[in-house]
This record gives sequence, C-alpha cells and structure tokens, in this order.
Amino acid sequence: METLQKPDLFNRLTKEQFNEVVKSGFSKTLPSKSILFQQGDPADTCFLVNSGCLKLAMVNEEGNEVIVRYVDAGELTAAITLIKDRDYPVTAESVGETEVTGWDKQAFMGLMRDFPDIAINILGIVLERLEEVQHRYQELCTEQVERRIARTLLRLMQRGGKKTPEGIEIDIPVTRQNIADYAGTTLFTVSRTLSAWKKRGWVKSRREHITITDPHALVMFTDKG
Amino acid sequence: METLQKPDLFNRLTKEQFNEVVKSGFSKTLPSKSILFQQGDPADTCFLVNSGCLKLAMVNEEGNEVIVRYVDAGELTAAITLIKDRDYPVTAESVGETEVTGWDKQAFMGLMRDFPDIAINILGIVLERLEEVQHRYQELCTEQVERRIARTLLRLMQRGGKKTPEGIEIDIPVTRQNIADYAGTTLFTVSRTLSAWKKRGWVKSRREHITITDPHALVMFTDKG
DNA sequence: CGCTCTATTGATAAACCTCAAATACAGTGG
DNA sequence: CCACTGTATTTGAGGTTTATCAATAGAGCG
Repeated sequence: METLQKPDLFNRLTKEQFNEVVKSGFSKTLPSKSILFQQGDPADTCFLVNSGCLKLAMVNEEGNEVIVRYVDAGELTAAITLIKDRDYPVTAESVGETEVTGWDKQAFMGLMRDFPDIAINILGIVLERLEEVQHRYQELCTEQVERRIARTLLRLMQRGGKKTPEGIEIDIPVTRQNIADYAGTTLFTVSRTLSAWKKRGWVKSRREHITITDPHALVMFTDKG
Repeated sequence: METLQKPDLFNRLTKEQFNEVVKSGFSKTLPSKSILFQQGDPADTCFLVNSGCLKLAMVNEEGNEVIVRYVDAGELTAAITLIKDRDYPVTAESVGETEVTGWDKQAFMGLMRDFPDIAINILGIVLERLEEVQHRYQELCTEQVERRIARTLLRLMQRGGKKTPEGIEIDIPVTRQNIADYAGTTLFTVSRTLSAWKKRGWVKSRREHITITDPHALVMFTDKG
C-alpha cells in the first residue's frame, strides 16, 4: 500500500498522527465481489476504505436485496461496531478490487480516546448519512419510480463519474438489478426506463456500464417529474 | 419544571453534572400542535424532550408529508445542529403539550468538550437511529402496505402504549393520515386495512385513538405476511 | 462455439392510489 | 340541550402504476 490520502474522517490529525492511526489497524485487500462482513454477524470491526468501493446491502427473509449505499475510498463503514453488542445490519461486498483498513472495537475506541476529534468527526459523518437516508426514505414514500431511478443515476454519477466524450460514465459496474435494488423497484422497470431515456438521448449504456449523456435533462426530470 | 429524569443521553453524568448541563440550556413549553423548528431553517439549536412528544416530518415540493419519527421524552433531536452550517432536514411539531430543553450550537459543543462522554453517547444514539431508518427503508422497498401498516402500529405501540382492559392503546393521538405518512401509503388504504383488522378482532379504534387488542396477531402478520 | 449472465420487450395481473360521497364525531356557541 | 361546523373516517368505483412472468436477444468468457 502506498501512502494513503488522509481522508476527511481524520482531517484534524497531523500526517504523523494519521500514520500512527493507520498502523494501529490492519490492512486487507479484497478481490472483486467478495464479502467483507455479513448482515447478522456480530459487529466487531469497523473499516476505512482505502481504494475501491463497497456495496452495502440488506436482504430480507424473502431474499430481496436492498442497496443501502455505496462506500467509496476515504469513507468509514460499520461504525455501528462502536455501539455495545450489535450485529451488522447490512452486508458489505467489494465492487471492484478493494483495499480496506480495519480496527476492532477496542482499537477504535482507543483511537477516539487518544484523538477526541475523531469522535466528533464520526458524529458529523453519521449525521450526514442519517440525513441522506431520511431523504431517500422520503423520496421512496412520495415519488414515482422513474424519478427515483433518475435520482439514483445522479447519485451514482456524483459518487464517482468519469468524464468521457459522450458524457459522464458511472465508474463502477452496475447492473439493472443493482439500480433497481437502489431505487426500490424491479430490474424490468429500470430496463424499460433506461430504454426510453436512451431514445431521448439522455443516457447510453453497455452491459454493466451507464453513461449519462445529458445530466441536465435528468436533473430537470427529478425536479419537475 | 420539576426535577427531570436523567435521560440515556447523559447516563454517565452525575446528578450534579446533569443539573449543570440542564441549566446551561434554556427551557421551553410548547402547546399542542405547535412548531418547534421548521424544515429548511438554519439549524442552530438542538433539543431534549423533557415531557410530551414531537413529530418529525418532511414535506416535499408537492406538499406530501412523510413522518420520519416520533421523539419521546428523554430523547434528543436536531443533533444535525452540530454539523457545520446545515438546515433542519425536518419539521418538528409537538403532539401534545411538550416541554423541551434547548442548547444552541456553541453551548452544546461546550458541553461535549466538558463532558466527552456526551459525544460518544450521541454517536451511539445517532447510529441506532441510522440503523432504524435503514431498516424502515428496506421495509418500504420490499414489503407490501398492510405489513408496513402493521409494523407502524407496533412501533407506535412500543414507543408508548397504555395497557387497558381491551388491549394496548397508543398513547398519542394519531389520525389515519398520520399512520399513512408513517407507513408510506394513503389514509384510505390505512382506513380499509384497520376496518379489516377490526373485524378480525386485532384492533379497536375511536377517532384519533387506536387500541391494539391482539398484538400477537399483528406480530405474526408482520412475520409471515 | 456453447455456456452463463445480463438486458430487452410484451402481455397480463395485482396492488394500490385517486376521487367522490356519505357518515361519524368533537367541540362551540346559542 | 341542540344545531352547526369543521375534521376524521368509511366505503365504493374506477383507473394507474408498477410488478410479475415468459420468451428472446445480446455480451463476455473459456
């Protein structure tokens, strides 16, 4: 692992302190599509994504998957570990090859004691995340599918989009099913919707890859249905 | 205001410290159905509910209301205040007469510096809340209305239920519309569903009041559809 | 080339919302 | 006590959205 970018989480630490913090954890490299932790397992480790991307998803009894969010490089996940005796509420799966640093509960609690700013930082991060989920909850309650799909594409785009001559391409492989799991619909509806938007020149797609050719149109669509 | 119960948030403080903390904030009594803070206003104060209950709701551009959660006595809300420069993402309205203690950002940040345990406590609280919203998000994605309505009734019941000879009565006034806003459906569907359940002997209701006469049946229903 | 996984498209059906109309209920002022 | 008013609730009919299912086509890989 080369020298890491210092992520937001540790923004108030010096370079030396940050290196110390990283050393107190352990590093792990995941091949694509491997499980980092599983919903229902006792939560004992939290992770910082160094590179790559994790997909956080919940599965219900019937086996329906719901994508909670994607976790990018520089972001922390499984902060739930810091609460007493909980299970992971979600499953984390690497999207591409992904490198993470992990700390067990003890180690991370120690860090927070040594660097009290970390606790405040995490609080801020978790609060933002809460707000985002609440917002998506509201969208799911009140908006129709196509709008939700549009929002999903825009979110994925903002998360990580590569500029290409054609438009902005979402930089992780996503299937129609993934988008459906994210937007709360079915892969069929997603497919139909994308086909319609392709005709209008808003998007282009190859297998598992989507390029948004007219982001502005999509934004307008989310605003005014 | 009489001597308050010391809420979970401050569980690690001594009685004296707690009194000091309360004194550093300001107290406010809200009549029923009054707005404490409004979605979109700059978030500058966070509140502890001393008695009564707050309804947190978001409204979208079309005016549809979505209930995010109910905040009971002993619970903190608007922790978002602690992040730099945000607006309240929700509106808080008192359900019955409600007493709150408020701290502005400065004051609360000071508290967290003086009593570092508070930051950790809040982190735990926010993490639990995040988990709960994620769970409801998943339910909304994957489950049909009736099941969601059942879950809503059970949540409201657990939140605050009075035992009566008939069963357990939800201790705050809730309209069909409220339940709909909570479960992500319409008041008509809620009404129809409750009528059906009344026939089966699962619930009883008067205007704005619901008694769950057979909680077990409802739980079974949420488990097995 | 054949195998597997993903995507498209159409037909059909179910779930749920929308709207309208009637009824019940609580509070208010005469 | 009663009529009056403004909500809350119930119920029905009808329509829309979206899911379900089935069948087919396309893409990547050994």
